[in-house]
Amino acid sequence: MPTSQTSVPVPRERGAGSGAQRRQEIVAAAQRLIADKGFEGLRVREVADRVGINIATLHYHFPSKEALVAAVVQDIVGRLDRVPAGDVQPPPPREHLAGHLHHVLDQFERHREQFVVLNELYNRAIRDEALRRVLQASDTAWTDYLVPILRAGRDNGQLRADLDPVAAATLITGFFKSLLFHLGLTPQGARQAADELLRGLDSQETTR
Amino acid sequence: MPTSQTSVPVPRERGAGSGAQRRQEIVAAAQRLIADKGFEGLRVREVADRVGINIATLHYHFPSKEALVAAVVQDIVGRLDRVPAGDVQPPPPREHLAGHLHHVLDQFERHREQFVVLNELYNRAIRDEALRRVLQASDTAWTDYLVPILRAGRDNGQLRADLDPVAAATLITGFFKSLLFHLGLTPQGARQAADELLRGLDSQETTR
Amino acid sequence: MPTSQTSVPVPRERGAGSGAQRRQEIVAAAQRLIADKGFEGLRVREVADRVGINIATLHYHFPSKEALVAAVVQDIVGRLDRVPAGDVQPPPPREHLAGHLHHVLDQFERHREQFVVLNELYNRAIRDEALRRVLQASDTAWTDYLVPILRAGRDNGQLRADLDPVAAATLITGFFKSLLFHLGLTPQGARQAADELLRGLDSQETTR
Amino acid sequence: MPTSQTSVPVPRERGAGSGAQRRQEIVAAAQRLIADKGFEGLRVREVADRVGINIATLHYHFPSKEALVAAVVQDIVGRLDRVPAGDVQPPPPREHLAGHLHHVLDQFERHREQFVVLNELYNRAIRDEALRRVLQASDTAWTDYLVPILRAGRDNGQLRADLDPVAAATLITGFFKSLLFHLGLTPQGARQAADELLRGLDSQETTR
DNA sequence: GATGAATGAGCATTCATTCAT
DNA sequence: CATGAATGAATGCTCATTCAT
Repeated sequence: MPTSQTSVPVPRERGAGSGAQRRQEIVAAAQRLIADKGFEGLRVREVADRVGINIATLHYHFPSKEALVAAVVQDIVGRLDRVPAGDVQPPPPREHLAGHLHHVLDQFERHREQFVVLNELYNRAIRDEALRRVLQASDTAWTDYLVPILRAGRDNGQLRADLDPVAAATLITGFFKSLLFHLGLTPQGARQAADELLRGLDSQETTR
Repeated sequence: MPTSQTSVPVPRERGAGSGAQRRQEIVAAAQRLIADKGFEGLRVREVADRVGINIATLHYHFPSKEALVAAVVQDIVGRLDRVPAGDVQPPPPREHLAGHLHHVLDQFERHREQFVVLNELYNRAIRDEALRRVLQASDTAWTDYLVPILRAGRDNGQLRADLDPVAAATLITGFFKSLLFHLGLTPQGARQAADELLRGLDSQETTR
Repeated sequence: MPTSQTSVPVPRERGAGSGAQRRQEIVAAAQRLIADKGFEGLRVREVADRVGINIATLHYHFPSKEALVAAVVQDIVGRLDRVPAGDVQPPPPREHLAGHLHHVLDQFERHREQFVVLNELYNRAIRDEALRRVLQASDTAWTDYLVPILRAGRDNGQLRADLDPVAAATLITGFFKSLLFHLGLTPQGARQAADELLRGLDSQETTR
Repeated sequence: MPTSQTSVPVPRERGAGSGAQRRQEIVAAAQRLIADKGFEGLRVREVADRVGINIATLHYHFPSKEALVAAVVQDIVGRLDRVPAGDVQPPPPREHLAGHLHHVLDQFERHREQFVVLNELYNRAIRDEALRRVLQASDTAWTDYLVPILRAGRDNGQLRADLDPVAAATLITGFFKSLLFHLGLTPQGARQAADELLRGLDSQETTR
């Protein structure tokens, strides 16, 4: 799930754009457009318009729409995989988990747009073999991050003794994946659901 | 979520088609096409082809693509709302819940196609105001079905005393909504996640 | 080489066109355009304009430019193959040959446009495998028509005793194929060359 | 028709290229590309790629595609006109003619690529006024080379007494111009046709 | 001389929709 | 009810050319 937020400085002096920079601008515009209108509504012409360049210029940087979409995917997934790796002293499992849930929920509120694009990606992956592989890899990484924490929590008594770490990881990731499909869900409602999810993992004695 | 499976008998005498019947054929073909290629890949011409009629004929029955999509939505949502209403003697809350979860999971395996269409619908609803309202109503009905059961379970001691019924309902519906987004999930994995979800709702004493 | 001239009556009542008729109109317009600007200058939009229809309508009749070109090829080659088959009493070889040469030359003057298209076809065939096969078949038919006449002429003493019928057929067909490449050739010059070609085939005693 | 083969030594020190040299490289690449894909398939970008330079650089040397094509034409035609001028002691007309035919046929087999380009040129000349003038001049020079030989042959009795030198020249040049349009012609077949052409010019007594 | 980036004008093709029959 | 034929408005993409560096 989206974590870091490379706030590209975009100098954009009229007429130029250092190439890699332009590419980034285009990818960003494409992402915004996908967030606005879905993959279905993605038009290279409109991406170009939003960047303020000619379609031919866009095609100079991305030879095809497919290539542009690939770059968008790479960008999104790349951001996803930058998981909070470097915590010097990881907190105890339950707190670690709670922290992760609230962190992602926080991201969701702050960068909803990116979750919308991600949602589009997952939806597409149902039919798109290649995309499926990419996202599956990302999912695996996410699960691999969660399972050890869950297992540790179960083993140190913070979480339920009968906890199935893999199944629980599925519930957690699924919770986030479903967020946008709860059409009337408020931020507060989401938080309450996350808490309920956490309580469901707790060993009863621990929490109350 | 899809429940009943009205296997329309389709008499379909060649050349005829009672009008309403034709409409149904078209809607069914459209659903199949959406399941195959997503909303993005829905082409009225292809729907017509699959039904074996001319595009103009399709447009006679549905004046616009929008009207056809509306009919598809109505059909899907109509099927959804036919919740197991008539249970003469509802089972105890926990069993009721377990039954519901396994029933829906069963439907998912048997009629995956319909869940795919529903998924498309939810995805679309993120941007489509009108569709959002329709699905939100359906969601509300679903939640209204679950919450009393959860509350009863909590109150009779089968479920956790600190259970938040609405939050738990969100988790349950979210679990199903996320199913297709677990790209490598096996039927078994889904079942294990459902069981884990149930265990999370149980009061610890009850189950073990 | 082009022989018959189906002068399509073109009823063309505004708004309609019997389908096969429209197709023929389009093919004819495409041929005219190719004659005017070469294959290089063939634009489906312009073909549509010349017929007086929308581009989409053209694409309704011919799904792709390639399909249209194929129809043009078929049309031209079809006309080519309609060789003067039914001559009840074929004239003596030398006269037969002279008749054929003058007939084709006559066609060339009268329907230069078609020869231009044919020339484009041959030029294209140098690189286009499929087209090459089609034209090669047509050429073979032409050669198969000429060789027996040449052989008969040689055997009855009208033509040179050392005549190589196949080589001579190559010269004859080549003469016609090169017509458009003689950039300043007058009709009279062409006729004189044809006569020179015939004299070259004659046994010396016969002609003088 | 192509005769000499100035194998340009191309010193080509990397980074350098005396300007005229670069131009020549570009022209050569363009010719190869035309031979490969026809005028229709000529893309300045691809020419630049083949030379290993930027399109903008190509446009520095040739301000427009038209200018590049003009240079190609000049190059090809220039090579054409370098007719075997300096033969100290020309052979007798019939042998001279035979020598020329076999020489060109030899060139055709060895440098087919150049004939392909030339063919493209002739094809284009049908519609391109300016090109037509250039090629017509070249043709005239060729005819002016052949006619005196043919006349001398007729007058010295080697060739037919009723030979029309201009018409015969047309046949000879046309034979070469048509070579590529004989789609299945083998080198041997071409040679046999050339011999047949020569026999047609011979006075009967001379040869046999 | 050379290059990366940009552009205007086009091009084949697609698609929902319409209409006379 | 049904159809063949037609259309306007896109849509992704190409290509020769230009220009600041």
